[in-house]
Amino acid sequence: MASITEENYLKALFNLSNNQGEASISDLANQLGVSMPTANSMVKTLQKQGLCKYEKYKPVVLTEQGKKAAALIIRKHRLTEMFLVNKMGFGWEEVHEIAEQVEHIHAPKFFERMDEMMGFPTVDPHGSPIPDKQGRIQELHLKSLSEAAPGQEAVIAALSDSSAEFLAYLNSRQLSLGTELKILSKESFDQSMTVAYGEKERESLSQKVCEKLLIRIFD
Amino acid sequence: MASITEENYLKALFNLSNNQGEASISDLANQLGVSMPTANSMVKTLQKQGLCKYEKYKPVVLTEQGKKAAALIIRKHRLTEMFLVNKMGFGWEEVHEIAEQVEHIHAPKFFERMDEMMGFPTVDPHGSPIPDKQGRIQELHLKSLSEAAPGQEAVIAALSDSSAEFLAYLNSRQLSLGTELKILSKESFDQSMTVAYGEKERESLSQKVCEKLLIRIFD
DNA sequence: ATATTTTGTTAGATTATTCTAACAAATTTG
DNA sequence: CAAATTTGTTAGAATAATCTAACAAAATAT
Ligand SMILES: [Mn+2]
Ligand SMILES: [Mn+2]
Ligand SMILES: [Mn+2]
Ligand SMILES: [Mn+2]
Repeated sequence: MASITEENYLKALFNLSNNQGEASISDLANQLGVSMPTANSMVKTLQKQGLCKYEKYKPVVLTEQGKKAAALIIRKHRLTEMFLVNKMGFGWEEVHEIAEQVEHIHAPKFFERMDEMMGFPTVDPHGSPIPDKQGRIQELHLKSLSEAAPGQEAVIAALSDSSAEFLAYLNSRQLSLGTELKILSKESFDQSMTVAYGEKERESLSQKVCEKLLIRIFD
Repeated sequence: MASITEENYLKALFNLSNNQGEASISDLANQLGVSMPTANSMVKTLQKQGLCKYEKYKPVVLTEQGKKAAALIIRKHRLTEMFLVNKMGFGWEEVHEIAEQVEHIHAPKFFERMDEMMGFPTVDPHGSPIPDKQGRIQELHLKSLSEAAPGQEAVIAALSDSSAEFLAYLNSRQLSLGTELKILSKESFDQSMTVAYGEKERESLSQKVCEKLLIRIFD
C-alpha cells in the first residue's frame, strides 16, 4: 500500500499531466515543495512499484495502475470536500486543506457512506468531477468565460483555480457555482468583461478572473 | 507537532497509566506491536520533547503536557466515533478502526463542527467520556455488573472492553448502552449472573461478561 | 541466596524521506 | 553556434521509525 507521501506524489503527477500535458521533475518538485533530487528519487521508487514510467531527462508518465490509484485518492478528496460543504456546513474555501488529510484515510466504508448520504454527487464544491469507484473520470468539456461573447448568457459550472484567495474573491462578489451571467461587453484593450448577475447590473471581471471561471453557455 | 507515530505512543501511555496505574516499556511495546528497543527509544524521544518522564528500568510517566496532548487526541478519537455512529449510521463495532486514523487529522474546525452537530456529547458510543477542549476528563465512577447484587436494577452505561468481538457478542444478545437489567441471581460457583432485560426473561451472563459491563444502579 | 525468567538496554543495521553540493545534460539566448 | 541558463542527476549525509542480537538488570521461583 502506498504511503501518504507516495499518494501525494501520485496525485501531483496526475494533476500535472492533466493540466500541462506532462510532468517534469522540476514541476513535480515545485508542486510538492521538495527539492529536485527528492522528486527524482521518489519517481524511481514509484516506477519500481509499477505506478509510473520514467527515463532520465524525460517527463514522468503515470501507468494505468498509477492513474487509477491517483484517481481513487482524488475521489476521496472530492467526496470529502463535498461532504464538508453539504453535510457539515463548511464554506467552499475551507475544505481543501482538510480534504488533503482525509483523502489518505484507508476506510472504504467511510467514503461509501459519505457518497450515499449525499446521493452520489458527480462534482465537488468547486465543480471538479468526482472519479467513480473504478477511478474513471467523466470529462466536463467546459469553456472559460473569456471564450464567451457579449450577448451570451452562461452559468458558472466550475473553476480552473480553487485557491482560497480566488474563492475569497468570488465570495466577496457573490459569485458561486450556479450563478447565471449575462455578458454585456468585452474590453478589447485588456480582455476584461462586463457582466450582470443576481442583483448586480454591471460588474467588471478582469481577464485573469474570466479565464478561471468555467461556464456552460445557455442555448 | 507530534507525528502520527508519536501520537499513538502518547495515547498508549495514557491508556496504560489509566488502566494499570503505570506504563512499563514491555506493556507499551506490546500495546503498539513494536519491539522493546523501539519503544525504549521512542520514550527517550518523547522525553526530550517534555511529554514524558523516564528513568532507566522505571515505569514511564506522562508529564502534564503529555497527558493533555494524549487527552486531546482521545477527544478527537471519541468525537469521531460518536459522529460515525450518530450522524453517519455506523454500528458501534465498526467505528474504532476508522477513528484510529481520523484522530490524527489536524483541523480543529473539523472536530468542533462534529461536536456542535452532535450537541456536545460527553461520552462516546461505548460510554467512555470525551475529554473537553482543555483535555480534562470527567470521571464516571461506574461499577461493573459483577459488583451488583441480586434484586438490584441497573442500566448499562459503559464498557470496560470495546473490542469488536465483545461488541459483536453484545449485539447478538441485544445488549447496548441504556439497556436496563434486573439482576435475578448470581451463581456463587462461577460468578455468572442471571438477568432480565427487554424481551428476555432469563439470560445468563458469564463472569467475564459481567466484569466488562459498567452500570449505574437505580436507587 | 541462587538460579531462572522476565524485562530493559545498548549497539548496529535497515528503510523511507528528505536535504545540500557538485556536476552534467538540455534548452534558451544572443 | 557558443554562452548562459535551466533542468536533471549523482553522491553523500541526516532524521525518523523500525528491527535483531547481545548483554544487563530486576523480579520470581526454587
Ligand atoms: Mn481540493
Ligand atoms: Mn494529501
Ligand atoms: Mn475507540
Ligand atoms: Mn491512531
